[in-house]
Amino acid sequence: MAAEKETATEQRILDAARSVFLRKGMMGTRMQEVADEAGINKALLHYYFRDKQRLFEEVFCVCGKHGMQGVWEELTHDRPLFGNIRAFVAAFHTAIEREPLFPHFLLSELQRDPQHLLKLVDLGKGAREHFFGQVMEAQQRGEIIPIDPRQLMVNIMAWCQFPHVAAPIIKHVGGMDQKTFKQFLNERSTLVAELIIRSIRA
Amino acid sequence: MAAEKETATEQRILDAARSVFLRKGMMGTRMQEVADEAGINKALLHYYFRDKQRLFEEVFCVCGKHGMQGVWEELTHDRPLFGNIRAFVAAFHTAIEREPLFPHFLLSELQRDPQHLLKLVDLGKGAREHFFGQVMEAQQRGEIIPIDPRQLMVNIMAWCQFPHVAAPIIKHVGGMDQKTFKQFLNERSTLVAELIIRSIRA
DNA sequence: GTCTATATGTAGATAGAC
DNA sequence: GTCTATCTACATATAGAC
Repeated sequence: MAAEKETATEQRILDAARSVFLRKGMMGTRMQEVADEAGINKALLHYYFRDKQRLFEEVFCVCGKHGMQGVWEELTHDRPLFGNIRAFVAAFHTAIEREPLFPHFLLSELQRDPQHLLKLVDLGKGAREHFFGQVMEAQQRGEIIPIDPRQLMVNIMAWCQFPHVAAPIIKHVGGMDQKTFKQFLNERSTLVAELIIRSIRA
Repeated sequence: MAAEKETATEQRILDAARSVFLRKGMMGTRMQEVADEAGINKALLHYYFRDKQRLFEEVFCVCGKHGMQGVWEELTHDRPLFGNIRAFVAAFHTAIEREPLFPHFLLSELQRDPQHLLKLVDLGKGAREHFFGQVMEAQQRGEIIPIDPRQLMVNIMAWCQFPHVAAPIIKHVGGMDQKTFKQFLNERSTLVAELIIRSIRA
């Protein structure tokens, strides 16, 4: 059926576009390369998505929502603070496993066009506010040291994201192949939460 | 004198190129924009630096060496481990103050052409090995918990670099203007070292 | 050394056949 | 819906005058 084929092609384009955009960024991506990877030609790209910008935004929105959905949520549960931190870090790790290049991509595009990114970031607003509240409470109960909740948030995000952003450097410096590096990241998924907690526990 | 004028122009080009390359990356940079910012025209760019690639590499090498020089060194001193960590974090903070966009730039270009970057990274090889040795010793003396030194190194780098890479997000989420953000970073310059130490102290 | 003008290549986008 | 061929715009790079 025509409808099925249409959808199939559109999907192939989106997959190819995601792959190339994530690796090369908006400016580095050539429509020809997307077409090649999708197994079609350039004209068809413009038939489905009017121009490069729209294709980019399509990929970006889908990818962004898909990426962090369910991760921020982990911070909003009615669990003790430390439990929420552990769950968040674990969920982050799982989410990034599905799309390892996304952190790098997101930060690369951040300089070029901050607007889109910041909209995406707002999705986690409620979760962060809940988290900040929990941190303040834990502080007042004397469970953790006095600390600006924003600093703590940055610390958590940094440890979760940075290893993926700097992956090639880490592999090079540590002399790791892909398999060893994956293991290194797996170790981190529990290590990070425990060290974060050690760093703030009163 | 001709020699002086020549040098001045070359310097103006390099300054302009650094500014644009750091903000837009290799692919996003237009030679026209570099020329405009240097107050000359495109042809002169090619007169001084044969092509875009060479101009880029010139900027990149100078900027890279200038950027991290003296920072890695802090890890090699004959101080206790914790002292080295504190000094390293502080030096890192100072270095990045001089070139705030460099972390973002470096990580953006990492995907496009890993080769140049990895050469730059090797400059810190000796320092890292010394640091790894110190970590092992501290572990054997029971001063710190058992931890893969590479994980610790990644943790330190992550906390130092990530805030600059994600600066626009942090400002947006935290509702900070430039001044407030700078203050936020200043707080980190001591906070980071102390929390790193807390996270591993036995 | 610095400029204007131009050549060359390539990327994004469209027209039109099938 | 998919293709080939083409247009247009622009970026890098060069030629040549001053």
